[in-house]
Amino acid sequence: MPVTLKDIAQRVGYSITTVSRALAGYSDVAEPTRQLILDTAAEMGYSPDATARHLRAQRTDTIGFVIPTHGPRFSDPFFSELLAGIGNKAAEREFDLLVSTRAPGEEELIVYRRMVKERRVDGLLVVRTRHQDQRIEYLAEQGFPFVAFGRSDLVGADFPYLDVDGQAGVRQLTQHLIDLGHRRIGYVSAPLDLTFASHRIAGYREALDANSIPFDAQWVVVGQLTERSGYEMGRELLIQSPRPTVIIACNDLMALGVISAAQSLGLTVGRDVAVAGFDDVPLAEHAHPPLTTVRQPIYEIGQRICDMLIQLLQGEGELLEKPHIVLEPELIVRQSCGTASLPDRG
Amino acid sequence: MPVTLKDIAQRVGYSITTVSRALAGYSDVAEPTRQLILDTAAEMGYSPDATARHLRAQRTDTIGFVIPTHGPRFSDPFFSELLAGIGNKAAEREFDLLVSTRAPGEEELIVYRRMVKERRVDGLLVVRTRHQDQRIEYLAEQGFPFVAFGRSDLVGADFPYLDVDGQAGVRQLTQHLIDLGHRRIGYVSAPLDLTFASHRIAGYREALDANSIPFDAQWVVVGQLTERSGYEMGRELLIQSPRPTVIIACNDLMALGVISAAQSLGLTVGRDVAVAGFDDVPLAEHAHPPLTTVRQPIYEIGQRICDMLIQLLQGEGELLEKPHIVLEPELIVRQSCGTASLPDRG
DNA sequence: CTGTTAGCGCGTTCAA
DNA sequence: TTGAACGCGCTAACAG
Repeated sequence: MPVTLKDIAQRVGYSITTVSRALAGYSDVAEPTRQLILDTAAEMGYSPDATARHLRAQRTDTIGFVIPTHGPRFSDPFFSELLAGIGNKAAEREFDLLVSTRAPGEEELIVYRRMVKERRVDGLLVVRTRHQDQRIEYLAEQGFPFVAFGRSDLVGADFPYLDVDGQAGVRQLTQHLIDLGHRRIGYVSAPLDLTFASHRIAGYREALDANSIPFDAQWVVVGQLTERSGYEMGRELLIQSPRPTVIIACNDLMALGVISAAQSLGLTVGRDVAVAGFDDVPLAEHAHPPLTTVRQPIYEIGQRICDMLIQLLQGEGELLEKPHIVLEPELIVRQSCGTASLPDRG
Repeated sequence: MPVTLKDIAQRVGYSITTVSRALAGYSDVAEPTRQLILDTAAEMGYSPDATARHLRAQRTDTIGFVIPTHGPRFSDPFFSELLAGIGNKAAEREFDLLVSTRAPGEEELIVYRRMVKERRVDGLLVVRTRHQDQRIEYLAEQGFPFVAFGRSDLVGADFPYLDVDGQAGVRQLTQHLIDLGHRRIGYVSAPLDLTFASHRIAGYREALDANSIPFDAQWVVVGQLTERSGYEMGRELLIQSPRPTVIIACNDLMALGVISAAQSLGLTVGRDVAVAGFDDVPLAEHAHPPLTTVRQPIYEIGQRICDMLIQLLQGEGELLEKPHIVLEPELIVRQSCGTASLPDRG
């Protein structure tokens, strides 16, 4: 049986209140009394019951995070790293983290509603924002505290978010490839309901325009952000004739799939065809060849959105300015887009 | 403001008790009364407060899971998939999941103690068990419900676990390599305090013994389970002369690092040197070349340990037999250990 | 300095 | 069929 304030009170012969105050460090407890209580509590191994505190305080000191998973074999290093950032920051700020894993869709929304309505958490982290994002719409209309990783385009919804400027990132990357002489540039997009998909593809088009390269829908396909999907989409692009001289994938995981597809077609990546990704997950550096990509500081992002949410929560009134943070990503050039001779350049 | 039983009671003019019972579906509420209450509750958007229920029920309906992370850039697809399995099963059984991310060590133990002593969760999932595992020792001595993924060797501690027979898995894998003609077999172990490290290396030795191949400590190094570590350790093994004709890594992530090391040394994997891993994460199939590995059903394992824990919790008395489940892994042969001619075989 | 009272929201006696 | 009273464990306002 766990030991409660009552147990200590009985043992030392003071009231529950006094014990509570002594333990809380109030100054209005006689020194000897305090010592007795502290010693006894330590001896009995007392720890306050979290649930009781939560009820009393009308706070759970817990934040919620619903990880969007796709299928049972879900495994994205991006989310491992994001979770580590969130989890470590939460611990540092003495918050607990309630995690749920759901595929996007109707069921996902039920999870959000439950966490909100049952007051299971004090605030929520929303990631991988979508156009007309129902989660954000719901949270905003409920006035429930949340911070998003990614923007969204809901009318009348102004909410705190942190995002990475994917448009600039992909523009820079595409320009880099154009500078290397590429003209037939394949592009594997993310599902188009994701806001970052639009931003990134806009960066791609922007770079094409700036160099008077006509946009050709034939070079653009949509993948599901998994390596398998990257493999399939990469293959689809590469069996065309003429084939692209480079393929940009919307995330590193798909880029790895594209590399795999290229190799299965007997092409040498970095020589016969170039491949680039986005994220710079740890694996990118150790891919074969090492992957040219656009780096976003995933771990730090996790930390920051978590910190933003906790600030929001602790600002009591949410009168703080809604922060809109947009980070600039960084182009990382590696061998997968080697400058070695490429067929049909220029 | 959230709506409570009291709000509904006031509105309908019945007592809190009656409202509570109507909502809980008790049979001793007059039908018209019940209807009124149900309708009003729905209209007012009532949901019971989770915290209050927890306090009342002396249960949190929450399970805890501390993910062992290593460094900020932690990103292991293994844990993504395990987490998905755990999370989905928990949701299915209507349990919440409290996640913490900690590096192994002193701080980690504090997290466990906190969850237990403050009654933050009803039970815990322990993964990546270690020799003389302090977490298990603590939980066992506290009589706190938990299920481990992996065995451990504590005197007098009999606890429920699920494990994969890594010894058999690596034995089979090693035998397969020996059958292919390999004799100089490098081995990148996991840190030796992990129980699975011992099991797997035992399988390696067993296969050597069975084929009268002398064990040579020069072929065995210890890595940290990351791709970076695999790279470093792989390099260390490969610059020896003569070098191993194949390297077994204790997990797929390190195997990818080894492949990277081999390629950086100008070796072609599958021809100049073979590489094998363990886990069969989704990336393994799309590695270059695709990775020969030992498959453990990670997602399913997540589901099962979660289910075991919930069973334990709901069995009220824990008089159930402590289950000790050991799954047999499956050898997956791919091209990274291609049968193409290898130098110095036999 | 210390104790009494009160209440967070819920569910479960027990009595009417 | 309904309601009053109680308590889960904790903290805070208010006496004295």
